[in-house]
Amino acid sequence: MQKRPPRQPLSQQQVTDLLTGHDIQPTQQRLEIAQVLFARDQHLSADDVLKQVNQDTARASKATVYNTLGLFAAKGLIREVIVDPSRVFYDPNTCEHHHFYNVDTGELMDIDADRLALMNLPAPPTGTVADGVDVIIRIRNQATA
Amino acid sequence: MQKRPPRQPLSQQQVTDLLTGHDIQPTQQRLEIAQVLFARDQHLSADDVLKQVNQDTARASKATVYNTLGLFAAKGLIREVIVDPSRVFYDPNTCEHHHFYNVDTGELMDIDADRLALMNLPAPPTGTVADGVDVIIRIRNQATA
DNA sequence: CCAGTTTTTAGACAAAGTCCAGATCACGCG
DNA sequence: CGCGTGATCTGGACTTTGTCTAAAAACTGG
Ligand SMILES: [Mn+2]
Ligand SMILES: [Mn+2]
Ligand SMILES: [Zn+2]
Ligand SMILES: [Zn+2]
Repeated sequence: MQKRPPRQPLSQQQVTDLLTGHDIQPTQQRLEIAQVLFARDQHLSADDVLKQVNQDTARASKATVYNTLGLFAAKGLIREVIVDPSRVFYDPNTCEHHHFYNVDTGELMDIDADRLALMNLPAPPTGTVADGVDVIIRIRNQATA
Repeated sequence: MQKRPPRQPLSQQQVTDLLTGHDIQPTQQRLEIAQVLFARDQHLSADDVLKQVNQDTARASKATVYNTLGLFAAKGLIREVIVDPSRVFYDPNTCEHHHFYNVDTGELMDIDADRLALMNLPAPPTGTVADGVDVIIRIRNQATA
């Protein structure tokens, strides 16, 4: 529910702290990948990250990118967004928030949590505990009459 | 918001009417597939449908199953549920409703729309129109302390 | 420096889904 | 009926996303 400042590129030190603060060993590849993810508020696929990490000299393999994104998500540093059947998006914004998903363009936009209230959240079935709530508002481009 | 009766296996005639009522030519394969989908309230993957359709004599190819599920969804006869990055689920229940998704088991359960209120739905960005709202409550199995 | 552990990597592999071109089917008409 | 035509179906090749493996490389702490 807390407000989050607009994202801005992070210094090497800031990224390192981000990782260590989440119990993640800051290796060269992980720093590169985090740098890309946290450069700005955005929703990137694994392949997007792979391409961006490897477009200049520094490199990380496909396996490392997938492993790292999974690790970051498991450690709560980033969030997986499952909205498109063909690929997972990774979201540097872990504050509670929701999404518009444009099914025509594939564009994904944040909705601040305080702009949308959920009432009467039903309790999880016995034997299970809630892990998170995703609200996705699917939108399409207005038909040009 | 309307109540929906518990699902029960449909007669050949009922399935045919269901398809024609949605502007879908009732072919042998489409009837088979609809029969499987509407047999009861459930969430099936394309592969589930393929297996069920082909377990007894009657057959439909993989291409036909995928095409047909896509067609049914496009015509509003069934609903796609995107919740698991590895496969799409198809839902015969097109009444407005939401889902529990057990990330441990992969189980998907309905939540009646009137059990959960959404307030202040934000308006879609200009140039776009809302297409639907998905609410997914991710749950996991309670840790056995 | 060494030994042990963690991380990275190339490339093989798997699974879901799409595409294609030819075969089949459905249906209206003479 | 028997045709012609468009819609549908099909096997199988293909693509894309993601996983796995076993070996190389990099770190770590002593
Ligand atoms: Mn990807
Ligand atoms: Mn499937
Ligand atoms: Zn987001
Ligand atoms: Zn459902």
